[in-house]
Amino acid sequence: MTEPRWLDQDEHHTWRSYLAATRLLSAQLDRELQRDSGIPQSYYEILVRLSESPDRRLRMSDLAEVSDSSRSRLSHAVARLVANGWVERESCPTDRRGAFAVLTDAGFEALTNAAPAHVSSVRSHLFDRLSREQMLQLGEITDAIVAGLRESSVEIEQECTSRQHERGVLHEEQPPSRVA
Amino acid sequence: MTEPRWLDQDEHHTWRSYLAATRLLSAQLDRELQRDSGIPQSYYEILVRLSESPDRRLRMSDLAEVSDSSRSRLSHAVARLVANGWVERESCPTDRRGAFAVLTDAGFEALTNAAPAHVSSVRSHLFDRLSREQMLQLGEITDAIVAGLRESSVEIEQECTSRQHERGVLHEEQPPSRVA
DNA sequence: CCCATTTGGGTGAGCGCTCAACCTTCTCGC
DNA sequence: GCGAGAAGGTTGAGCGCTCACCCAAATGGG
Repeated sequence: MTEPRWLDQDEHHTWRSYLAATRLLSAQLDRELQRDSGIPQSYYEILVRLSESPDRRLRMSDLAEVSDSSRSRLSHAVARLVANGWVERESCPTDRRGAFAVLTDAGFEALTNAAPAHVSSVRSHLFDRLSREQMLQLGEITDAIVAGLRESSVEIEQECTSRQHERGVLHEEQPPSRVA
Repeated sequence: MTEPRWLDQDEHHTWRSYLAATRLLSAQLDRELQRDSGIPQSYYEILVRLSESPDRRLRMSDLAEVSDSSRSRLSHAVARLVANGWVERESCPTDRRGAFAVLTDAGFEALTNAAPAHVSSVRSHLFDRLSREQMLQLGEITDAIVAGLRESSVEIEQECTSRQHERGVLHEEQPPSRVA
């Protein structure tokens, strides 16, 4: 690889600022979530995704996919959630290799309790800092980034019919009680 | 805490997209950096910051600050970099509590070798996906986020005179050979 | 049918981060 | 100058992630 195009001054500024913003924001939200609810952000998204699914249950691989997680990471994470009493494993009758993760009532309650403070954190550290227009611009920018990255990893994707995500699920920042 | 303002539909979309984009991008850059150069991203920034500093040296606490890192994290990280031969510790003559981290020639070379591929990664996964205008918008957005977050943690900051950062250092995405 | 391959999922080692404690050296009011 | 507190830095425990590997069940071509 010979000399690539280096970043110009504006690109450099944006890049450094992006790095700082993403790290500081993630760290701050994580701290507040941990402080207010004792839930690490890594657990939080898994709980959210389960809460949005029919019967609060999802196959392990589907859960891994919607949460942009490796199977391994998910497996470890679910093990911890099970130990916490927030999730249960259930075996799949039609495919004996398969496993479901199921959100328990305790897990749902933990999520319900955690959500308001978390939304406030997101609002105060992110959206309150941006104009409406910037918020919309940010969405378009991150959409473009995501599209590019998913494209690169669509080498192996082969439309497995068991996948049923991308079906307009409700989301994390609405009260879980409306999600069940 | 009673019901906060939940996110509206656009905010929700932006937030989910932001989460996906930042995680996927970070993971992808990390993988490529690791694959091409064997350097974890966490080491990379420390090496960059040192390479930009006069005499390639920085007090531990200054280094922690410019890299948005806790002292503890930095201490562990520098220990690993020292074990790798990329950094050396030096004690401070004027303050016997103090320590410098100094980039070695081997560290500088590792950085020089890693930089081109890393810049290409950043370009292909981020800037190539955005229009010039979006790139500039992103910079303004992340600036606003950073400003908000730093503000919250400026409780304790008391203009320590030893701090001399924010002085327009050169940066990571220029060839390190111009940085020394 | 049967065996090779693929797929769903779990495991363990190793690394890096956080958090809380800790030691040492400075600083500063008195 | 001295004692209390602050500042610089390190350490260790514990957790979560990645990576490579493993096993069992399903699939599919011959």
